Amino acid sequence: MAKSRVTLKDVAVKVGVHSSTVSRVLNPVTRKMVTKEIANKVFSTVADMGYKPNAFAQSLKTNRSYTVGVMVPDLTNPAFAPIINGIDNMLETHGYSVMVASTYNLAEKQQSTLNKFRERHVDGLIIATTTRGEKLIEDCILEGTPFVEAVRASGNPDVCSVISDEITGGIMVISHLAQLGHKTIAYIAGPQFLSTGFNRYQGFLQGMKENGLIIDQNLVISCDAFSEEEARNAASKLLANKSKVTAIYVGNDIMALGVYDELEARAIKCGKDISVVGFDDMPFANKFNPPLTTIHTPMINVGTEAARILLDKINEIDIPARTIKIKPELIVRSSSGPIK
Amino acid sequence: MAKSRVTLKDVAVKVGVHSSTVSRVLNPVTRKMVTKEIANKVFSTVADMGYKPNAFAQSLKTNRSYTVGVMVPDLTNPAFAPIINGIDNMLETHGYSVMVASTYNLAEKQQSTLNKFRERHVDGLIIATTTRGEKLIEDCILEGTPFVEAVRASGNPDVCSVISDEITGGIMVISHLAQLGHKTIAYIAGPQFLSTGFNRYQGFLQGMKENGLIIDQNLVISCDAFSEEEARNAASKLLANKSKVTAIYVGNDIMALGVYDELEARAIKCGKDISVVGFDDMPFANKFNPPLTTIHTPMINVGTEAARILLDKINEIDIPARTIKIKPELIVRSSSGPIK
DNA sequence: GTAATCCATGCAAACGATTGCATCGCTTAT
DNA sequence: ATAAGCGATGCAATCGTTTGCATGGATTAC
Repeated sequence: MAKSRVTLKDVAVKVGVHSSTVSRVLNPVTRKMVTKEIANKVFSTVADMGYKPNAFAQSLKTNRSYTVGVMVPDLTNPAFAPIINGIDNMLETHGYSVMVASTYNLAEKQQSTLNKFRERHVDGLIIATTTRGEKLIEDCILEGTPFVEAVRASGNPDVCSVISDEITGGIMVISHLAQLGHKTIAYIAGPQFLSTGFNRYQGFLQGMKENGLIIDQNLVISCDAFSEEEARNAASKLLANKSKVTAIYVGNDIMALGVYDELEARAIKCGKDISVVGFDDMPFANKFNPPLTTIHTPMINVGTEAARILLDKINEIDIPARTIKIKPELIVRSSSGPIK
Repeated sequence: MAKSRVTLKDVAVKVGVHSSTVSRVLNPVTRKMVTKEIANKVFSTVADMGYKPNAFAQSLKTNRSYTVGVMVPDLTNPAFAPIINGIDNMLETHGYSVMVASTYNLAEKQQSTLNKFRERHVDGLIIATTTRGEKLIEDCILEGTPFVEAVRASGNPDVCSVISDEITGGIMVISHLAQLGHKTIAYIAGPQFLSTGFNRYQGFLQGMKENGLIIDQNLVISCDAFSEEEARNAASKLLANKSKVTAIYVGNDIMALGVYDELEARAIKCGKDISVVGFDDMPFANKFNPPLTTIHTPMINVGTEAARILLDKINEIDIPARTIKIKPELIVRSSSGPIK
């Protein structure tokens, strides 16, 4: 507010040319149309007067906002913040600004932020909130705004997505446990309507198969949320029926904490009596008691990759729909150990 | 892209009125100027045609972007995410969108995002990156865009800020420790050029005074960053000189983790041999080994309060500059215990 | 020396909304 | 019955850019 803004015309008058000329100087692609001398004069007076283009006017005319919208379930979830950083870093070097919104897994909120983004004419969307088979994605396709999915994929074959290679991650986990001598391995799964929950479960299955271990369906429990509470209940059920479980692979780190609680309540030593492995390597997983063995995916890369693809789509570089899987890494800590 | 957008004129033609009439119907404050009948017809055709106002055109004309910029040091820092959520929740109900940027404590990045925000004509700013006496704040004042500081305050008497009541927090901590019988209490301070570092230190001083304890300056160490590493070094120095420290109050939780490391290296039992208290109650502080006694400030409230004040400023409701201090709470866990 | 060519610049029409002012048809008061 | 007043709507300028087209001066070609 306040300060009366300097306009294109203002600098044009000062330089003694027409505003269109100034515009041409300022736009890199039309710059060569105008004489070096004039261009230089324009540049210096622009600097002098502190001219800043009016983004609204530009956008109105060009129909480009240089803004992208990002939808995440919850900014507060430590898994999502690094993605935003990745997206932001990538996009800002290309002149884009990022609008973020948490949707708290609420369909309604999701729809309303989508509308908000539309009204603001975002040039593209990064969606980290999709459920498997999400219908909202169809809308987005119809709508025509470029978008890419991150972290969670709908499974729709026509869209691009960037996710962790959760299957490979699972294989790494089971191989690690197998190597430690574990055979009776339980799995506490995250929600199956999320690709993260589903794919990690597939990873478990495949890992077991590859290691020649048999899957006891009584030792597989599925939860409706990636929460401590649900996981603790699952662990409780698991341990109640006197099975000889020696290792538990859990849908994510937060859930692993729920398992920790249950183990502690039962005076079972985690990492010695029973091994626990999570997924995500959330911040300070190394500080837990005991430090948690888990799968680390560089989430910032998920963000940058998603942003890179989005940029291509915005610039209409034709990209075959594909899902990029970021390679994860097994981080061994003391929550997993050799079988007793 | 794609879909040719429906414009005001389009619906005007359909309804059989002038576009200005449609505009008036859609704007709540001018709504009453037009007949109920027409208004209703407008509403229904707007719905039919799926008209969405063009935010650029509106902003260009009204010089209001309904956008605010938020600057944080790092989104990834668990202390800052909840603030964004608070800000977002508050502002979105008022029709605002939020642009977030991490500045990574880089002056240059700070300046550039400020410029970006200016170019995009944000209606207001929330700044969570200020250092004490920050000069950037002067610029912001001159510039004239409404803004408020959050979490960290510059100390400039002319600006509004919303921060944790860190002094009270410190008093709570020392009183707690005193009650447990501790007398020889060390303090490992965060950076003094940040209000958080400074005020927490003041809280320590005042807490000691109020509890009639004497401050040994040898037991006060100041760090240049809120990092595990710095804190660990400080703890090392502290414990080297055979002092009879029984409790350590630390600048924040992350630093407390650094202290944990040093204690473990020296086989000192945290919570029994020496009590440790942090500040922030970061997520999963209850899962650390041992669970950390700390000060909890509802950061989401910091965000909502800052947003509320900003809204007032944007709407030119005249607010005396003031700093709001959000009341914190002492969370006692097992990292603090009675003196041996 | 004239015509054809070309480069640099100016002109003016958009983009899609908002809003002060003019207009026009009624009601109401005298 | 006429003037004044008012409520509802249309008109047109405006916000600050971008960009296709027109223009005009200089260069080149013949």
